[in-house]
Amino acid sequence: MKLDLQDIEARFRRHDVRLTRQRAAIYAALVETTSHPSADDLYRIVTRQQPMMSRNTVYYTLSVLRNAGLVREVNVGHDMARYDGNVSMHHHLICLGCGQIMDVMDEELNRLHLSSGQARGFDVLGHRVEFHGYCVSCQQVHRNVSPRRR
Amino acid sequence: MKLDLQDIEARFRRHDVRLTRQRAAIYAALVETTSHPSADDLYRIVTRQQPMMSRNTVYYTLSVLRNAGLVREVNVGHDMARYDGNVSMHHHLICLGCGQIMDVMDEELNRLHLSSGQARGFDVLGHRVEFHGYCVSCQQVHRNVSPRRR
DNA sequence: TGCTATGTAGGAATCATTCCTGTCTAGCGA
DNA sequence: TCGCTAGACAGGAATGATTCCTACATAGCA
Repeated sequence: MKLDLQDIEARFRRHDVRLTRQRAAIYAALVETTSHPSADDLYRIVTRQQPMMSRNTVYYTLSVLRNAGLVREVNVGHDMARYDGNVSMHHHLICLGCGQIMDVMDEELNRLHLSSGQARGFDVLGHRVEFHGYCVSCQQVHRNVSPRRR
Repeated sequence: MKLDLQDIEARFRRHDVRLTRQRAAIYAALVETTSHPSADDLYRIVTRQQPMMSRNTVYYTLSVLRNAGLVREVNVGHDMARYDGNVSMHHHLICLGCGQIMDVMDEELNRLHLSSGQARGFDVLGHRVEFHGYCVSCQQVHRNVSPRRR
């Protein structure tokens, strides 16, 4: 999704996040892609326009945006953290071959819940579903190539 | 679940894993607990009986057992990896306060699947469901105490 | 029992992430 | 519009879980 600066400013204001050039660039890059980039991917994208930006700023900004609820962290195995600019409830479909992550929007999955017996008194706030498999282009080779570690 | 050496030997043989003192101890510790310990937790448990065991051996053994399908890795956010000796299909309920992980066995959750439209040609091999919330003892304090990072 | 492929221990290396510190700036109030 | 100050940024150092390297030890077959 393409965002202009007005949109970003409005969202930041709504979530009480101070607007800076760096933050706007990082957030815009994240919302404009569906590829669930890592902090380092974002660093590489954003330094194309702002070569002075520090890798620390990317990490710090991502933690600010995450705490503000503007961004979500996605973890696949123990690979580096990846980020998602889509914070509406959704789930993920992950390729064990190339690591790509696709969004899954499905009302039924959103409605899953635990029986009270299973919940053991937990106050359950949310859930996530991950599907694992091989994408079309990895299917031909996945018997020959070992999956990514973890 | 309590395992004796015979059981372990049989399982290792079935999965083509060479039996050593170190491996038996690590695997036994993992199967006997329901707490989903980290590599370091296991190192601490196992060195009580075998003080010479190296942390590397724990990591290497866990990777051998994981590849053999005797052990499963559980990742919660970006905390250190945790391990599960229960490899039957099940899901997890995770406390955002103290980090404890409870097993959830539920046939309905096991049967989830994607519509072919959502699957985008993926060859889907499995899925995982994670529920997040606060356990009974963390519920009293969870408005005062900030959740563990991520 | 001896041989050899494989496992183990210990130490060094890796690398994503976090911490520290001095400088800079967004955005409020005057 | 200007000055102030809390909060943000950059750069470098530190951290810490995990992996790599290598020499020695051992499981388990012949």
